[in-house]
Amino acid sequence: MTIIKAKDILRNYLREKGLRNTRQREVIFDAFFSADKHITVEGLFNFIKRKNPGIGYATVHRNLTLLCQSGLADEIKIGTNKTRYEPKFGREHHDHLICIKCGRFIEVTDGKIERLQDKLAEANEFIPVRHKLEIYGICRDCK
Amino acid sequence: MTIIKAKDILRNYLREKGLRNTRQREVIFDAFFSADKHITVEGLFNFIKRKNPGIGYATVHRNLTLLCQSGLADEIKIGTNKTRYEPKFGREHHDHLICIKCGRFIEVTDGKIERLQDKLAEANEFIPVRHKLEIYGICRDCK
DNA sequence: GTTACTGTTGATAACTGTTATCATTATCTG
DNA sequence: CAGATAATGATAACAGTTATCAACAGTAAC
Repeated sequence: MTIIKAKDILRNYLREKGLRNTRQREVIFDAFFSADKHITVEGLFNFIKRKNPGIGYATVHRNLTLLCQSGLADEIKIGTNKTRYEPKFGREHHDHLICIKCGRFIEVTDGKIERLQDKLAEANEFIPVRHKLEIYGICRDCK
Repeated sequence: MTIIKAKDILRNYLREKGLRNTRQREVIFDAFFSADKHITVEGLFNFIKRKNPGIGYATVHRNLTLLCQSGLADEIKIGTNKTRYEPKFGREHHDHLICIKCGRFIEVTDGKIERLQDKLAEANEFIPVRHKLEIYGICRDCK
């Protein structure tokens, strides 16, 4: 999915919900999709401030929440650290390997694990909706 | 493992680290292992206060941290909610199914998933240390 | 374009959970 | 028992998030 397409999704979402497409939303949207993955509100706020000093922290936060609601971003909450946000583009779900030395995130997927998770849930008469798998350890560069 | 045994482990840990075995520690220890699993600091604090009104919140918090360090408890951090603590007794690692309606925690283990996780890490030249798997969904009683 | 409606913004206060501070008290060792 | 120092309890500080609210701005109807 391209960024253009993602923007359409957002516009549709806004229209559907009776929300407005403001200048700030456009700025935040563009910045979010060009900035680092796994960025924090603070990180994105600082990134945007360089070219748009007038923008408010709360506005960045609110719009990241909005992007999550529209399905274009995901929240990643690790421990009690700051929440991070990653662009989604309707991509496949993925999990994370998290380096406990450098903090790096590695995205991974494993269909077998996913299927076993569903089985595990089923065995407990539990309807799985979403899941979170985080493997903490030492990444290649930190060995 | 019995609670008596767990108490021995704590005593040994304290001795090793040059820490002291206070009246409050005993109270918190006993309360923690007789209270609900997956309890919060606040929950345990309130539980203890009934019979020991003099005890401080910070003391409960500090000693739960201590129990984690000694290997007798585990922290469970879900989203940005309050940290919960569960007794460990050197038990096998387990994951959680978490009901998004009633908040119930169901403990589960799956050796196959664990092994696949290790493989997945290995495939990324990553040394796994610990992991967290949480499956959110609807439990039997909330269907 | 103008108007009216109401969603949005930006600055900041409030809030929540966690952690630090520090004077006082209690434990442990010799 | 005495000295050293860890622990306690009350509360302040802190961090991240969310709420508040007056001013502003997008949208749709005319």
